[in-house]
Amino acid sequence: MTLACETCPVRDSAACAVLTEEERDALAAAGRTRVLARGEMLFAAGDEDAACATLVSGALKVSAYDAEGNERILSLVHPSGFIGELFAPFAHHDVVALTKSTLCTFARRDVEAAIETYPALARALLRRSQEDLLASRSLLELTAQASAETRLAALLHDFAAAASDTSCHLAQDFELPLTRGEIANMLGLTIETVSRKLGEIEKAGAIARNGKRGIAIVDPALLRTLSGRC
Amino acid sequence: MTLACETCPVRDSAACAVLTEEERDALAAAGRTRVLARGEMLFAAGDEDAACATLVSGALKVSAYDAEGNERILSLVHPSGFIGELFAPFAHHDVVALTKSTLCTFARRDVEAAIETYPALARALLRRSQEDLLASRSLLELTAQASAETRLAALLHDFAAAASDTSCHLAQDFELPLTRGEIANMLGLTIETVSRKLGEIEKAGAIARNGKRGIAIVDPALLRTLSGRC
DNA sequence: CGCATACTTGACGTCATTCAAACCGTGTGG
DNA sequence: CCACACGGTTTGAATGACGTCAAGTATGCG
Repeated sequence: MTLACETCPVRDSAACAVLTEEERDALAAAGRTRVLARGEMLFAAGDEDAACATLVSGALKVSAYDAEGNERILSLVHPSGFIGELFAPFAHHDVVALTKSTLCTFARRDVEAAIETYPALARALLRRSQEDLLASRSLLELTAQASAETRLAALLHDFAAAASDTSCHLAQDFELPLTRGEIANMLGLTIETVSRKLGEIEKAGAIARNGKRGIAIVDPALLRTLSGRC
Repeated sequence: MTLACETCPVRDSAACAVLTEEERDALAAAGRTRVLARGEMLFAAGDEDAACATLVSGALKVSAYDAEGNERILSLVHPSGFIGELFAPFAHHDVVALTKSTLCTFARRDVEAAIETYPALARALLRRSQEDLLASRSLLELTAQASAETRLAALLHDFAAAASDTSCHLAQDFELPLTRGEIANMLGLTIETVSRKLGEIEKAGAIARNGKRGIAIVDPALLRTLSGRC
């Protein structure tokens, strides 16, 4: 299946947005659209010819596993995000779909060729990479020495901000993209602790829960206080 | 002070190594050498015109502070490493010298111009950025749900590997580049816990301590076991 | 010598984990 | 339609690891 860039929802925000129409069409000729179901894997740690991809819709997780086989989620990927380690001989982490997702995939050699041909693409990917680095470091800050409640409140705050259209405002209510276990794996906690602290944050009056995944922000200021951010 | 690229110890490994001699000299004309003493700051979080820099010798730390003012070390920078957030309007983190360090600094606009002029430089910085991302994620793995002893053993293992010339072998003995407090800030622990666990790892026979900073690897296999890496 | 800074060590308290059991929504088969 | 099983979730009680507080020991520098 070839790519229909004209109708692509992330046409203006993905890395390829920096290309001219002709350049973009040339790149698209090398790419393929792919749809992943929830839980389906894009590639696994150790794969030698891991594809590169731009996420068009849905959500992905990037995760590693420790010696005992416990999953650790290192990053979430949202639409217009780019996936792919260009200079490593093999993939370092697993990439799995959290929900049904559509991607634009490319062979790594094609992307490597493209960044040689189109310098603007290299700069766009550099920008994305630096943003990923900031996101990774902010997760690192989160899981530092903060209490379980603080970590969870901060994560909820981030999700609310991500679910909102305007980046500085919080969404009124939204659906958690992750299971309790996945939240625990992101924050370095256990499922039970996440469940308990969610209950406490609700009892404190900062949020309300709607079913298993639904969250409504009741008191944004309180949530912000709990999250320990000024 | 202008730059003497000819005698630069990281001439072949830093990002500028991808440039031709003429290109490099042109870039060098815009740069300045700077020496930082231990504890001196390159720039602070929030600075609007934070410089960019390549580290020539010494070591830097990148750190953030939480609401209570506790430092959290997010990354260490070694010689030939590049510092600088090219696309952000201001710096997100503090950068401070851990030891006396020499750097090649550039105004951000000069680096931005250079990556437009020299596509190879953009690709080199992309590569570095992806490596930084991997390093950040590996620190994230480390501070996940592992015990204090495991985290500390893994950090010692990494330092031993970094102090060695061949990347896959461990240095016999080396000096810790960080104080106890800085180690604690990297691992999300307290000074006291670091001190205690260091004692236990020594008692277990994996390492020996020489003064405050000196570490000798006695039993690499045991250290590896303690660090929870296969 | 005296002070400052870094580190070590001990006693105690707290918070998250662990283990265990119950709960709930959903889909399956009788 | 109901019984049942199953995955995800909630809740409870007990344990234990790390943090906190506090004292004490080096090491270095003016």
